Amino acid sequence: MDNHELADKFDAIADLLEIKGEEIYRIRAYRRASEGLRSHAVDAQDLQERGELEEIPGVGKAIAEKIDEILRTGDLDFYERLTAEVPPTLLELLDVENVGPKKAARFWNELGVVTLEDLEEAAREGRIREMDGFGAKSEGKILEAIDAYKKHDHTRILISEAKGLAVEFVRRIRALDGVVEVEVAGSLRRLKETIGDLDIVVAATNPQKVIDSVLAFPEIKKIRAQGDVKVSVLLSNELPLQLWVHPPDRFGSALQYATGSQMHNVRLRELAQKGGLSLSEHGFMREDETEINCAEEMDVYAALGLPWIPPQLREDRGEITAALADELPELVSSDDIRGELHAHSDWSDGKVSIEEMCSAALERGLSYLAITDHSRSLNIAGGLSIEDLKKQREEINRVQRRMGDKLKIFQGAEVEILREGGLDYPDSVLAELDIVIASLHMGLRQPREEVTARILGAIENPYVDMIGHLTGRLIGRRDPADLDIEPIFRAAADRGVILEINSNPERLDLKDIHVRRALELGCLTAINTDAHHPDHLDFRPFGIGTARRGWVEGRSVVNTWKFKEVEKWLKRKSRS
DNA sequence: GCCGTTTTCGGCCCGACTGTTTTCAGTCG
Repeated sequence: MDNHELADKFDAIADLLEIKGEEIYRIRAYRRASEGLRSHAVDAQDLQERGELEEIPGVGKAIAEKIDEILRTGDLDFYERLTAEVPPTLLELLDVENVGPKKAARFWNELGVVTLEDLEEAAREGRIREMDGFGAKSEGKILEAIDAYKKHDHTRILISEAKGLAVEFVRRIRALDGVVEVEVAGSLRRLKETIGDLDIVVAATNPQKVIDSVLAFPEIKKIRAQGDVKVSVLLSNELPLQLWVHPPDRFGSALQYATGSQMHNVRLRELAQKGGLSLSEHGFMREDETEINCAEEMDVYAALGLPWIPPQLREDRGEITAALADELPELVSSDDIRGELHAHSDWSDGKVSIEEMCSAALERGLSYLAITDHSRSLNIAGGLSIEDLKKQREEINRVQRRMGDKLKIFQGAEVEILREGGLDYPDSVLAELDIVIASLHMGLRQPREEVTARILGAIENPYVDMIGHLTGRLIGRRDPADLDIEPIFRAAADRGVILEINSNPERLDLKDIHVRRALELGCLTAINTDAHHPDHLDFRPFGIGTARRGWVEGRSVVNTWKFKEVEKWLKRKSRS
């Protein structure tokens, strides 16, 4: 059972306890433990073996014992007893909009509702409107919400798609009368790998007018809630959009609030409390009821004695403690990137010639580019034979002469890690290449031991410089390979093998928490685009975002180095 | 149930919005 499955279990426990009417702080403790598990890159299994389960933030003695029991026996007695009291099917009801634990408990106790179907039936039969505090309107809303829940699949969208939508909204809102500032907030601003809703914050002199104008946008399908400072709608593509409109002197507070994360904000409010302040989306309230308004987001942090915290760090993963100690990382940024170390040409499955890729790299201000086409076994991608590689070297030499010193080209390959282990070219061929990326595309579903051993074997090969998109996941489409991450990172650190942070928004592989763990263990990374087309070079901001979420500073990213340094590093390596 | 530059016990974030209410509970982020 992995950390995510454990987290799901504790979330279920929290929900069941809440339906049961348990004390709220105990419930929150389970939720925090769940968050801690999701944010922790080291498997609970590993921590259990070392007796270090309480290292996970939010996990104390009692929850550590529960994790231990689940890992040892596969079951949890506490959970079994809990579900004997509260039917676990009630958890389905919580997925219905505006149905929470209190209502679920009442439907259960007063109407005998246990499943979603029961609830729908009760609503259709008009039994909900009979309950105290309910009416025909709330009954209708429940039916509508059940219908909506059944109809669409609630999958989060890719960050690239969300960004496109948000940019367009921001452009149109900015053009509205009285609008002073517009910013994207929420998980998109934090550059999370997937996005569940769009959050946009507006500073305007006439908030109500702005809200009215936005509500008239044609792609708004449904208004979910509408007030003086906030509106929540559903777009025609089923994505929720939330809009906050505040006067300019409160814009900083509103932006900070809407950016989140939820847990980061909770921590900030706790900190404010200790300083005798109360923090909300409007600003700070002092104990004497006077206010501190924040026009800039930085003012919010400053009032708490903190430096501004970059949005990508705001996940309650230790950033506030680091800020208090003035130990925030100097995060890598797009400006730091000097080259691309993973790109394809039409020699394999890339869409354009080597020369066109080079021109595109140059246009984007890069000073070096590695052409790393697929190796011979990847037939579907037109992998190169050993003979092809030699011809490609000649072509690269020709293009290099034309490019002069403006752009330096490495000849590399993205070499298959074969199903049975080993690499797709013999060492004698690998030795001739400037850079070797080893990647998995086949046999991703092998058992953990086998697939982990293949990666470890690649890392041990003296000619391998980098592991590409380690887990092979495609977000929302293909699960990551079942890898034992910890020994892989230790071996990569030991052998000086670079771990790629793949910027393709479908991959983002390594993911944020793995990036952070890799760094802790002393690994080098490279933020690559894996471009198969010139346009793909523009994926990089997503990889940068993932790196920043992994607390990456510039120096540990190899493609922030100058060409000479990278060249020297790669040569040193292939002789080791 | 967790946790500690005021605490090993006593705290634990905050407000907008809705539907049902004559003052508020529940949900959401």
